[in-house]
Amino acid sequence: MSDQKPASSNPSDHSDKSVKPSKPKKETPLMDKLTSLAKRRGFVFQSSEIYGGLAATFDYGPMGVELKRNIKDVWWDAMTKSHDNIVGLDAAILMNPRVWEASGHVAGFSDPMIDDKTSKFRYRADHLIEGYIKQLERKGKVEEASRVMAAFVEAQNADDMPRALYNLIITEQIKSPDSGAFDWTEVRQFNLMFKTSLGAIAGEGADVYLRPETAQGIFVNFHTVREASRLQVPFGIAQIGKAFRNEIVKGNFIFRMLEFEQMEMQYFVKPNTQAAAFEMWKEERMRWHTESLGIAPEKLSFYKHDKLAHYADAAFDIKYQFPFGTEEVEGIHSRTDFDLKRHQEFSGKSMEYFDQELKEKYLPFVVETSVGCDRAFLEVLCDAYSEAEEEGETHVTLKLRPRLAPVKAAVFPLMKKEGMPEVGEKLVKELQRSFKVQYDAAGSIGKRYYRQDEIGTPFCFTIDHDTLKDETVTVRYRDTAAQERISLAQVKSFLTEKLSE
RNA sequence: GCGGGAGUAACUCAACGGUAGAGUCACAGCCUUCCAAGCUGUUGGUUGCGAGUUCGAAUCUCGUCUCCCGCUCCA
Repeated sequence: MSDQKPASSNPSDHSDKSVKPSKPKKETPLMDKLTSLAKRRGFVFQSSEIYGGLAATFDYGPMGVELKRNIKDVWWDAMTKSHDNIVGLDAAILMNPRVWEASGHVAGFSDPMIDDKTSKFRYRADHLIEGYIKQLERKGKVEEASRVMAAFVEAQNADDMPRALYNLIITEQIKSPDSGAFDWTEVRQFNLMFKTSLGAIAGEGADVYLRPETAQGIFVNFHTVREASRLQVPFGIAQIGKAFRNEIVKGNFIFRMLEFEQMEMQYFVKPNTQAAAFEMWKEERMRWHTESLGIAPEKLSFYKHDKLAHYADAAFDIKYQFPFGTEEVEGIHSRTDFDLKRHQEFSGKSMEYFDQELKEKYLPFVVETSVGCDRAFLEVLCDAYSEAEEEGETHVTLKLRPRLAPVKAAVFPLMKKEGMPEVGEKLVKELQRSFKVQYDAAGSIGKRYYRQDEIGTPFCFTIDHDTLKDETVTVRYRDTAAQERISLAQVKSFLTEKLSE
């Protein structure tokens, strides 16, 4: 199993992960290869590359959209088809700004940062002070600690919060945990929400935000969806959509992007039943990664959050062992009734649910499952990538589950003569009604197989001399290169069968 | 934002003060045919951008933009 340690393994260490852990860090050629393949074969491109690109922003190419769509379909089916009490939603990206006040994002989604000019390490100013207070407590300086704590609370509520935090750090002479230096920059505010303005006239519009998570679109629609779908607790609302975060630190290809897609499901349950629902979803979601995405189980692990977000009473991540480290792809969070309660408070509208059986009203509790679609994409790509050395050449194969493969099958005429192309084209026409297939007659047959291997096409059908005589074709399996003969008439049912596995 | 590294063809790289090249890929044709064979041809680069030095800059200097890695924390 993974021996990766949680990022902050030492709770008494207030510097958190600001202290460089001695993790085995070196250049990951695998990521370079993946990035290169992704570009070459049309999975993922750097956004607006001809202008030099834009950090942490990517476009999905012809193969990429197919793969991503398949991942989304698999998720959507697992949620809305396999559960008759889960329904879908597609909420707008822009919402009334009050939503984000209620959700806590306006207040809590901006971080005051400060840099140690000596060590070049960056800290969250509030974490720095909290750590200092804990340190005082450990030393038994209780009075001192509570005095600083009072000043800290005051600073956090100050109009110019960054300035107040800075002043506190300076007056208390808080030193850098890593270098011990007292050499700070100003405290600067990093707002993680993208802001835009409503109204076409410059300067006159109201500020609105690009949503930093899709969840709120679900919460504000709690009643409308429930009533329209005649659902009773427990039930869930599933949604796939874009979210935006002004990340300070971006990177690792499509792992952390400014604009990303979430696949979220919020499951509403009776209060005090959330623990059982949480366990159920935790298991089900892990199974989705191994069974629906076909990810190697040994590369996946749970990570339990000890430090919980303001809204949660339990939280687990599903992590995948990426080439650059074991990182989160999905979060399963027990969000309590925080969100509904807040929306009730801020909107003045009741968010309560009337339980017909119990004859009582309550605010449902929520268990959230939230997968990063792009992260799932990367997870699938990393897991599928394999290469073999063949006479000095590297033969790359994406061993994707057939259900996920962008192209399901390719059809080749063995030669461009004797009517083989015509037979092949006819087969393609027929298959295209049900499957994404490609026809390829260019280059040697081996070259064509390899081209398909690189994009993960699970099956190739070849028209050869025998086809012209007995109406059979060869089917070649991607992962083994094994071949068998089936009749032309069977090709479609062969694919149907293989794709349902 | 701070520190470090890097920008030459779609990809991988060369040219290191004297007219920007190679391989791969792609496309067309010939030939061959079941695992990247061969031959011929074609497309494709104002060397990230802008200044400066110089008779002459991909190359030296400065500025600028962007990307990558690390630092905050997340999906």
